[in-house]
Amino acid sequence: MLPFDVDRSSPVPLYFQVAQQIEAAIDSGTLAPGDRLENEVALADRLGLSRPTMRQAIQSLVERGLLVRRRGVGTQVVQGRVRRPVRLSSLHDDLVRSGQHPTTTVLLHETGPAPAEVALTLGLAPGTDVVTLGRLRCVDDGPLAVLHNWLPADLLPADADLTHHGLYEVLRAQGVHLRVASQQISAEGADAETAGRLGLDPGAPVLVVERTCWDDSGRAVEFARHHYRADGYTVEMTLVDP
Amino acid sequence: MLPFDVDRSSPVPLYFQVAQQIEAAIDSGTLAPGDRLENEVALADRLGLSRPTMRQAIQSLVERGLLVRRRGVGTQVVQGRVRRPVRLSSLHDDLVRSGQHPTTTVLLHETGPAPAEVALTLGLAPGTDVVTLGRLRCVDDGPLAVLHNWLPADLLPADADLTHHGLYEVLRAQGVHLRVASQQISAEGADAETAGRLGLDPGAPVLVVERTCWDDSGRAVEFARHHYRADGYTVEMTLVDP
DNA sequence: TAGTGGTCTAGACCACCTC
DNA sequence: AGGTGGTCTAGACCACTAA
Repeated sequence: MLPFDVDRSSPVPLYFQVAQQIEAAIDSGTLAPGDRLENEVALADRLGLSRPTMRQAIQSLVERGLLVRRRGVGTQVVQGRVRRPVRLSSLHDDLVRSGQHPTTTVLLHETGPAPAEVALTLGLAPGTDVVTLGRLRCVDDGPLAVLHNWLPADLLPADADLTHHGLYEVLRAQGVHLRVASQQISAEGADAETAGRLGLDPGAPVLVVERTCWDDSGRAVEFARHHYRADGYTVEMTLVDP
Repeated sequence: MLPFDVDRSSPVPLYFQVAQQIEAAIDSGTLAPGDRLENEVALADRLGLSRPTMRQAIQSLVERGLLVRRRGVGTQVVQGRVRRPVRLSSLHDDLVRSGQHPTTTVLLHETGPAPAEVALTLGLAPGTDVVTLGRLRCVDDGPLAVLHNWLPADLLPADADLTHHGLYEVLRAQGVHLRVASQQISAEGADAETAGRLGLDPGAPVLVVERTCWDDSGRAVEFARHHYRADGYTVEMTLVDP
């Protein structure tokens, strides 16, 4: 009988409060892998919530792969540690969050007509002006990634300080709310220039991430092509079957 | 005013019927990128549904990145084509679905005590028996991937025909319902053996996918390490910010 | 048969955005 | 001020699982 409770005077939604408490119980081991949760109705009753609200709390954890549900059986904690992250976050923020100290060198920052591929991806008329950005991202150990980005020209202020701030941070400050990203991950042998930047031999394996982002109005905000040192970066993700 | 309607005698959930019709309208261009959807209440009224049911339909498309919602504003179709896939599916099924003809050579199929790393990942006691599987997956063009899998020994029948059926297909036939997968994607230079299998030079870039799967009871079903030819395979995913 | 999650209803109030 | 999505309620019936 876990000591869940909710604070109805809080601005935090009730379903979210409950989801956080269940997640905390899983993290702390109070709910062990394989454990069954109380059923939805009983939990709702005990917390003084309606069943739909209780369901929403559980559903949010199911969608993140922490819990599994079976009709007629119940809800259980997934065995083993699910890799949590891969949110729609920036590399810069991810590095800071993991305790590193990323530094950035701006290699290229210019405005001009969009290349055909970029215009197509961003849904812009051919020849529309875009900002082309090239950056080298380093961590304590040395170079980690070469980052290329293309954005509609009106989104990025000309005097943006990309040396000390991540791109997404700058965009947030502009009132851009990223909402959806579609990305494609592949491997390549580094070309001479990329290899030089990353301190690798030409042909050395690099991880390539191509990403297109849209904001909360559905507008394309960015196309990115990033080349990562293979020994310094992995992409993690969790899939849940509907 | 789109001609949506629902069939209340169908076993397909109402929210799913509606979601399918909205998605079809987006695919066909009837709902163009940037278009606003009717508001939730009006749509629910028009279709004779309650608002929560209508919301569930829209929500499912928002979570897949096809629609974006803003409070006080409305719901819009995302500009540009979101990459749809990355479900919890097998490589074999994905290849068949994309019109290719995968063939499989079983390199290794043996049972023995789990290596420490595998036992840890699957949450098994050290020394528990697991099936170790090595396969070479080819398509019309030639070799595509070297697949290594480790499964609890009781999950895979000894006489499973892995030459003509995908692993997940065999598991489904055993009554195993995969539900959650956690995977990590990286790049490597191919070692001599992998390079030989894939028809590459040693050190050539390969995409590495490590995946752990759980079924609908939360039990760990599989740990996989796959090496893909870099020129033949990419991983696609869509991220949506909550 | 008893218990579980899956779906659905008909309302309600609120926060936020645009005008 | 009016319209939008975000949250929440108190029920209901059904499909599926397990004993």
